[in-house]
Amino acid sequence: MVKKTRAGGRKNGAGQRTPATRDLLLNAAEALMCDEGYAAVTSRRLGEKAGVTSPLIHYYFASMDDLFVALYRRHAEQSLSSLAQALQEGDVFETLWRQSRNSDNAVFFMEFMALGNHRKAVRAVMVEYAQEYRRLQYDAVRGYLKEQGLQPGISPDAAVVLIAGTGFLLGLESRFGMSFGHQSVEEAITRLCAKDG
Amino acid sequence: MVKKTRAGGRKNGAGQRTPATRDLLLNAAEALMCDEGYAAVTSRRLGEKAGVTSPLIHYYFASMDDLFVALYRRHAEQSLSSLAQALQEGDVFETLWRQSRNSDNAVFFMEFMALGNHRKAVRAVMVEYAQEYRRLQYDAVRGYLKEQGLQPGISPDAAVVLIAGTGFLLGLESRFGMSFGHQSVEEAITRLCAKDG
DNA sequence: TTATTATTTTAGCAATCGCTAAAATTGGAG
DNA sequence: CTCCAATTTTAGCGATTGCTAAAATAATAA
Repeated sequence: MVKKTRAGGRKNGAGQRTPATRDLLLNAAEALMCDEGYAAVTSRRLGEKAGVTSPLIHYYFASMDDLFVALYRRHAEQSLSSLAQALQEGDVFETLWRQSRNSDNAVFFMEFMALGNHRKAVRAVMVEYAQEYRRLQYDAVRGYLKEQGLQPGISPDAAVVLIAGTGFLLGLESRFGMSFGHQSVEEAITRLCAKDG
Repeated sequence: MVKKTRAGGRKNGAGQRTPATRDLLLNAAEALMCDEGYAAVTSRRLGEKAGVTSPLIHYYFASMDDLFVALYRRHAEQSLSSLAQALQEGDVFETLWRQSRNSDNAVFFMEFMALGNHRKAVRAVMVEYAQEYRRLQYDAVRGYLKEQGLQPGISPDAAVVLIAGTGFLLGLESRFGMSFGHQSVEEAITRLCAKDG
């Protein structure tokens, strides 16, 4: 079902799999997870969505937990590099705020939070990347403030958490069709960022 | 397995169930959900935890969705009345902030968010109570500001969302053993509230 | 070509799921 | 006590789950 051109001639032996199908499976898993929740990501439904039979999932991932960990890892790597690039190109606070209230990110993150709440391996990879992500945000804010010679009333690490938390909630609520205070907090954050940095 | 004294003599007929077992089931469901995630709340595991056989769950709740809705409703009613009382007794901002970053509430809420993301009935009851909850918070803040004659730089509805979002994230992260920026944001919020209100 | 290896599918096991029917139990009403 | 209704359990159906063994397929090396 999946056509692929071999990467290149090489010695036979164990390991070394073609990445195409693996990525296809992760794509299907991500879509399924965001659309219907992590409980819908079963080997059979996943295979169905990817146009593949279910045992193939276990050929690429030792267990469903391994698949979830791999999925989070891939998403986190993408988020990290995409944030790093956006921070270099655009306004720091505006970038952080936009990325924080991204509704798709919020849903993905929440599903994994719920998953990580009772699966140790998932929780571990989440903590690992969360720290890296926060570090990136923090360094960007601190560098920006120093560069501009600003001394805002709120510390850089507090600002990062405040923006992340507020944006996260906004992203989730908007997915549920809730909008109370969203316009106001939008203006407040924008004003705060413009004033402080 | 459950001893109960009948509420009072009344005519025979349909409906009208004794609340004791029902509450027992909801208690077990809440504990199971927070400890192991919503996917662990199955009729068999729930019965096991409550010391009851699984078909009894379906005697009290037509479906598992109905059980989740009932659980959320009960929790929301309790939260509403507990917040209303706390707002009358203590400092408004301090109360909102303390209740927002409650880790147990955050986990409960997150599990339901994940659940509501793909179950219509659950999402509906969540939206219903979220609006009521926000309304209570908003009225308290607005009343407090008017009473004190204060005119803070942030609008009341924005302040409510900001506190709720930041507290929510802090509650979740602390559950995962993450603490980056928590101390700073704690100080920042406290200072903001003290200055603004 | 043939042989070898990587990839994918077919078939299926043991466990669990939501839910139902029907029987057993309990306890108050008369 | 008897009767009746509310509650709880036993037994089980059909569906789905994670995962495995083994066979089939496809692609490359020699």
